[in-house]
Amino acid sequence: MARTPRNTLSADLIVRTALDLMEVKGADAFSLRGVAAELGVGPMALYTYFRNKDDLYDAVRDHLMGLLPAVPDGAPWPDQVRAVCRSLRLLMLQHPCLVQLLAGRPLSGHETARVAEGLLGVLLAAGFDAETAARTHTTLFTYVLGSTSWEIQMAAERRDPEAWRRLRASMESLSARKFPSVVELAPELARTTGGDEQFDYGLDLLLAGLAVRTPS
Amino acid sequence: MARTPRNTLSADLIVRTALDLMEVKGADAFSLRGVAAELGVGPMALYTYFRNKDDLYDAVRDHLMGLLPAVPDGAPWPDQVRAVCRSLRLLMLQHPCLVQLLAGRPLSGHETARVAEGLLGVLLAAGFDAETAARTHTTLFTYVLGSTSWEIQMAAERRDPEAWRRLRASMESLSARKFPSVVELAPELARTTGGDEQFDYGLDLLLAGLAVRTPS
DNA sequence: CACCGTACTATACACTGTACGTTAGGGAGA
DNA sequence: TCTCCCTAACGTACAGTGTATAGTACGGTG
Repeated sequence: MARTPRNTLSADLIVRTALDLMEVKGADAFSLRGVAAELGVGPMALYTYFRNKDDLYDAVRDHLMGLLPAVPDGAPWPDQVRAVCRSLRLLMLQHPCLVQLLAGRPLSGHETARVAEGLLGVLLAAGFDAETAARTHTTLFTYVLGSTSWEIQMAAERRDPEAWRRLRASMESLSARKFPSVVELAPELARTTGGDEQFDYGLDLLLAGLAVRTPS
Repeated sequence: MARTPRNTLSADLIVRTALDLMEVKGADAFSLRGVAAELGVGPMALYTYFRNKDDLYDAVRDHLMGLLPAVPDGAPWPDQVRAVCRSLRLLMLQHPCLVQLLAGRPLSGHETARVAEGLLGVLLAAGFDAETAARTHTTLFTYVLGSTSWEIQMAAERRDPEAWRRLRASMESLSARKFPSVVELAPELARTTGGDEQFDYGLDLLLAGLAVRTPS
């Protein structure tokens, strides 16, 4: 039997291969057997490096989080907050599979702690007290997550012609009597689903609300 | 062969059975064969009423959306907005499987249009222009979705003792040198993950930001 | 050189969604 | 009342999935 020579695998190699597969097939369609085949290895070989599939998910997520840039220093804190939020959003756009990775599992891992550290540091330096900083961090994080997830998933739907046709059809079939506002605002709703402007609109609302309670 | 008598099934019965199963097992662990077995029927019987699994997911989601109460009228618009957001959040808390149902698929169906109609109607009546109303609707919706999804999933993690232990361990192991803010704010972060207060904090930020651009 | 731990393989199991072809029950028309 | 057809439900089958378990050969260490 032409056995694979030893030590050709590594956790890092597996993570990168898994990531490549997720990028083309989507994180949900990704399979352990797929990455094993890609590496020319039996499915069970992966279990030497990862406890199970979820463990591999966590590793890939942490790997992606490691790509986030550091917080720019020397800028006013609202700009810093904006930068952190935007770079997380950008990362999600570049790696759509991150949506599923972040949605299904909780935060853990050093890389994830690193992004939390950046945002919390900015908020503390701005003079917010501990509780407000923590609350604001959670709010911003969940906003970026929810907003960008939504955008990415809608974009995916738009690419699938069959699904897109059905969505349009169900929109058109809405009675203008029963749903006057939805029907009237249909074009605006379509236009405001995603995009930098939409993201910044919500982010600005949050920052404007935060400005009211700015310390000092 | 003791065949199931005809016409005992219906789309509605299947949806309710599927929902029951999702509530106890989670929407991801739910299986078509499971609901078929529950109904004393072969797996393929369901395909008479639903095209595939996703189609059933959509039906269950729309069924849940139908449980949302109407917008209370006669209140100031910020209170109305708060009410809509809170009732969506409440519905998600009561039916955690709704998180996966909303995350995986786009909005469609009449019941979903109904909730959009409610919120949009309030915003238009408040005097916002079409674009602002649409943008605000999207922002509020994605905030509620992201924030509540996060909360529910964290709560689920907390219930699983093994996962919870590992999460605590990875928190404790963080170097206070490299992650001073995270370590220092750990108790606050744990406390502000979820709960009505945290939800309202973010919602109030958004509404405060919105108040700045209130018309008239 | 012998040994042992470990990195990998092989086999197997219990599942999943669903395509395909078949069968039987109930309602409609003669 | 008999007949026919439509369709709801059936059974079988297939290509997958994650992973438990047991076995095997290689590399480094004594």
